[in-house]
Formats: sequence, C-alpha cells, structure tokens
Amino acid sequence: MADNISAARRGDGHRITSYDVARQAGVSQSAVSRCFKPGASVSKKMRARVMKTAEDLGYQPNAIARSLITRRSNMVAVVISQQTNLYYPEVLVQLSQRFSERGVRVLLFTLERESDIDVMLDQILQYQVDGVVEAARLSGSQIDLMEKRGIPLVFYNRSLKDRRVNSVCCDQAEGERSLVNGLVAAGHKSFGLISGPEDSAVSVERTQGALERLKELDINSVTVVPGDYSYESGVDGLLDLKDRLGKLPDAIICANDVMAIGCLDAARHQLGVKVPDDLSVVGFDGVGPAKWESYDLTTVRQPVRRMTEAAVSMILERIENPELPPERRTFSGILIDGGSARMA
Amino acid sequence: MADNISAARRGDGHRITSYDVARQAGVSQSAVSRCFKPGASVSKKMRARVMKTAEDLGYQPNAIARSLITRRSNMVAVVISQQTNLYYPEVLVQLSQRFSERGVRVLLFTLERESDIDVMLDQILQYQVDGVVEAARLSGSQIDLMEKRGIPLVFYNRSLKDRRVNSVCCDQAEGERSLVNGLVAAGHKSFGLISGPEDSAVSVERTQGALERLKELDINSVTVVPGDYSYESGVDGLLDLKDRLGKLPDAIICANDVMAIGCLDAARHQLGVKVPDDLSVVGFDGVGPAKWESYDLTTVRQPVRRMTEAAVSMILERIENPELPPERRTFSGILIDGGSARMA
DNA sequence: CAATCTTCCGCATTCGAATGCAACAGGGAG
DNA sequence: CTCCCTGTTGCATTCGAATGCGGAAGATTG
Repeated sequence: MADNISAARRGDGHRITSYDVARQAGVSQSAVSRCFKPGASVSKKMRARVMKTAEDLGYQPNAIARSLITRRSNMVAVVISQQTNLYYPEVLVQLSQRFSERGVRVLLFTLERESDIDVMLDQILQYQVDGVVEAARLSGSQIDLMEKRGIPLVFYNRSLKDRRVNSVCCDQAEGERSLVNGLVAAGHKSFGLISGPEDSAVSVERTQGALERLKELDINSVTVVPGDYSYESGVDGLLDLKDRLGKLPDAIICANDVMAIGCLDAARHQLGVKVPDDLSVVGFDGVGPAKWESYDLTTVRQPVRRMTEAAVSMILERIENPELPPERRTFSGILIDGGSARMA
Repeated sequence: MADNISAARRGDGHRITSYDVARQAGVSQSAVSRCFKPGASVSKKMRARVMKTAEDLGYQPNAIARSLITRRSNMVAVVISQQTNLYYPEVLVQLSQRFSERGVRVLLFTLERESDIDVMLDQILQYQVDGVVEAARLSGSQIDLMEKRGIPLVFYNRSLKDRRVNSVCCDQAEGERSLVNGLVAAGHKSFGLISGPEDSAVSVERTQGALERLKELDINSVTVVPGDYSYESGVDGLLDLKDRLGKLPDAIICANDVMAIGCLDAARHQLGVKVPDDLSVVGFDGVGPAKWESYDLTTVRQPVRRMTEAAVSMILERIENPELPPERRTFSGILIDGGSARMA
C-alpha cells in the first residue's frame, strides 16, 4: 500500500526519495545518504553506483528533511528595511552572493515599517535559520531572545552601544567629521543639515557626528531639518532650510546621497544656485548615482564589499563555533572629493 | 534518557518542541499542534491553556518539521540576475513584501553569471520551495525539470515564445514602438540604439521592437551599438555612435534608463550637446533616478506594482491548484513624456 | 433517564535524511 | 589455515509537527 502510493508519486514525477534510489540500486537508504555526504565512509563502487541511479531517477536530497535531523538549515535570514535608500539593494545583492559562494541560502525579510519586526522575528525563529544579518533595529529583549535561542546575530550598520553584540559598521561619525573638517577648512561658515528618519540609527549617528564636530570647531550657525532619505525630502529639506534661515547656508550636509542629490537638483534647477560655488552639498554612502556626471557628489563611500564580506564571515564563524565572543568590526568610509562641494 | 537530553537542551535554552509544551500543559502533542492550526477542532479552554504555556516556554512551531510532513515549505524562490540594472532591486523588494503579506517566505538566489543557473536550480529543488519566480533565462530542459517536479514557475519579464509557460511581462516591443512613434512624429530622422547585454531577452525584445517600428516607418538611418545596461556603457555607447557616424544621430534609444542617463550625461557634459534640442535620448524602465530633475527622462515605465502583484498571485494560485493552465500576463508600459526628448 | 449526536482529544503513524552501532567481508600477518 | 584488523554496509532510531481514526466526554432530545 505504502509502496503503491509512493509508486504513484513517482509516476506523477513527484518526490524521489533516498529510499527510491536505495531500492533501485539494491542498497540501503543509509548508503544513499552517505554517498551524498562528502567524506563519509563509502566505497568507490558503492558511490559510483548510487550516484548513477540517483542521476537516472533525478534524485536530489531533500534539504528540509536533512535540516530537521542535522539541526542545520543552511539558511541565513537577512533583514532589511528602508527601501528608499538606494544603498540597501546593493548590500543585499552582495550578501546574497557571498553567502551563496559559501553554500548558504538567504531567506529574505523586508520591513515596511520597523514595527513589523516583531512578527518577522517569530517567522525567523520558526524557519530555524542558522543565523541572522540584521539591518534593522532590534530591542534589547529581542536580542535576548535570539541569544537564548542560540542564533548568531550580526548587525549591519547599527550597533547597540550598551550591548555586547556582533556588528559590522561603517564609522558614520568619523565620516561626517571628515566631511565637516573639509568644509570648514574650505571656509564654510553656516551649515544646514538634512537628517534621515528619526528612527534610523545610522541617520542619528551621522547627524550627531556632524553636529559634534561643528561644535568642536566653534561653528554655531547650524540648522537641522528633518528628511526621510528620499530624493523628495532632499528637495524639501533645501527649501525648508531656505525658509527658516531666509537664505541658504554655505553648506548642506545630507544624511545620505539620495537626499544630497535631491538637494543639489533643487538648488541648481529650482533656485538657480551655483553648486559648489555658492553652495556646497555633501552626502553619505557612495551609491552608484553619486558618481554620475550630473552630480559628481562629494560624499563618504562605505566599503560595501569589505563590509559584506566581514558580515558573512562573522556569521559563518559563529555558526560553526557559537562560543566565539561578540565582535564589532568598524570600517572607515572613504572620502570622495567630488564636485558638489568646496573642500580643503 | 531521551528526556534527559531534551531537558538538557531546554536548559541550554535550545529548541522547545511541541512535546515540551504538551508535557508542561498536561495534554498530547497533537493537541498542541492543533492549537497552532487555525480552524482546527480545539476547545477554547484547550487553546487558551496551550497558548499560555507555549508563551511561557517561548515555543515557536518548527517550520522545517512542518514542511516535511505537509510537503509545503511556504517558501518561494526568487531568482534574479543582472545587478547592474537598477530596476531589479525594486522588483525584488516588492516581490518580497507581497509574498510576506501572504505569509510566504522568499528564498533569494542571485546570479552573477547566467551560467550559474544550473547549480542554482539544484539548490532550488533541494530546498523544496513551493514555487519559483524567475527573472533569468532557463533552457527548455530546465523548464521540463521544474514541470516534472510539479513546481509552479512564473517568469518575470521573459517568456519563451515556443513554450507554454507562466509569465508576467511588460510589453517591451510595444513600449519601444510608442517611443519610436513619438520621436519620428516629432521629426527625428536618424537614430542610434544602444542595446543591453546580448543574452538579455528583454534587451533583445526592446531593440527588435524599436528596429521593427523604425523600419515600418521607413527610417533607414539606424545604427545599433552594444551596451550592458550600465551607466558607463551608456556613455561609451554615445561616443561609439558618434565615432561610427561621424556625428550624432537625432535621437538615441537606450535599452534601459541607466544607459540613457549615462548617454545624456555624456552628451551634455562631455560633448556639450543640448538635450533635447540637438539630441533626444530615451530609455526604458522608469527607475527612480529617471524622474530626478537633472534627467527628467523620457521613458517607458513598467508598472512594477501591478506586475509584481500579478506574479505573486499567479504563483500562489498555482501552488494551491497545480492544474491551472499556463498563463501569460502582459502589461503595457506607461509612456513618460519627460524632458530628454522632443516628442510629438 | 436513556438514546443519540457533537465536540474534542489522544494514539499512532508519517514525512525523508542522518548517524551510532553492530555485523560482515576481505586482506594481511603470523 | 586461523586470527585480527580495517573498511563498508545495513539496521534501527531520531529530528518535530501534522493528521486520520477511534473513543470518551458532554450536549441535546424524547
């Protein structure tokens, strides 16, 4: 009876299992299993034979069943929010490729609202992923949860100060400081800042970093207006600054490249201001469009390649060896001295 | 003994199973399972009680184990190639969100080289995904394979003419034809085309579509140069055209927006040509940057939202009901009459 | 109070691969 | 020729949740 059913399934072209291969090859199921495990104790003859019939039947081991018994899913969750930021797709693709090279699958979780993270987290746990790369914010208790479950977690570009966690970051504050240094040295006196969304840790670090350095350099003419990482909010930010000040500042520091681009476009095309002669605009990230000739943005580029490599190896190391202590890896951004700002 | 082991695990904070919850609540494992299945036959009292202890223990059903027995992983593979094209990340994020809303997880596969698809396909099969959204090309035998396995497959923006498959497409040819119509009606006589990568089906359809319409309209001054979807290749394409013709054509039709942007930048900034007065440039896709004020690109926008919705529901329907016949859904692009071309 | 019908729960089995252990075969040494 | 060792193989069990079936408890009716 059971035989009939599975025979029928095979007839349907469904689900060839290791038992099917075993029967066909006249060996045990264990033998088949071992043939697919590199380094297992199997004779050459056996392996050749099993592989042959596996090929014939079109057998592929069932990763789900394997995961159940080995307690390893070979899947890593990647959690990403903020689609407005052009920077993230690049990170995502790179992570995916590096994991793929190492034989690990990526289970993708995108957040529309940061608050959805609770539901997501449950999903992540249910799917028994071996690790998580998190480019969204997590509360302390949520981190505790992951820790309790023993699931390695690496934060990408956000790190909780008062918490020992794994993280890969670009030094946002440092990057902003070098931008400020250059701008101030070039003689800029008054500054406008367009921040990112309030709940973005990265934005906060960038804005704070810039503000601190400005303060250290005794620059007091500083106005901050809110943005949301989008092109439009860069445009609005510029107009907002002009409204509030009655005129434009000498330089505008945007929390990301896309806003800087919006800001730059609005300055040139709506206000007819000369950039960088009459106004300097700087961004952050080093996304593709920043290099485009119309913009040639002065910005700080995040070393995405190295950062994603770091994130991937940190996770995989910790999956192999869960006892490894937390580690933060911080990368310096690369100052790109483009044509959108006068820099010293 | 078995008890000791699992007790130890629980001590480690690892893997709480339905048995743990059952024991704690003094009920059977089946009862626990049923409580987590909506619509199952369970009394209110039982459900409340089980949910309570599940909460207390921090129990989450193991999706892997569930998948094994139900033969449903609730995962869908999304295969994407061509990272150079800014258009894809947007599609990816949208797909991810729509699947997520419907309780389906996305397993991401990115291709560096199209040839990697073979290995990928094996992986996809091993992971027992319930369906596949494919934005890469597949050979006939590869499609056969999926069919044999009974895994619903929806192609995104590529469809094999001589094959009955599911696909969601934007009508590339139609879009190009309307661009050509507008350009010709506005008096453009000579044309340059910058194509995408040779192995991109989309690029071929676009280029062919434009060429056909040009021929129909008796325009013979047409030159095609190769590109690869990147900004740089748009720049190079322009220079290449100028080299070959000795001068610029009246209009340049690029196989995607990013190349059009490169082309436009090079024309304005490297050659000092006035766009659209002396040269019209058009693209395809309707990516975010196309709307930016520096470009204001004339292009055909793909209705991404509707297309991703279509892809998602097509897959899910076919997962529910594998007998559904193949379907192709073709969407018209939306002509965006921007400022980069003179259009009638 | 008995008879019948519901509702609800538990038992036992299933999904498909991995693996510890025992058994077995073959080869080499004595 | 016997003994032992090494290298292979099969058996039986395990991972964790889902579910058909039978039965018990409770609800309903006459």
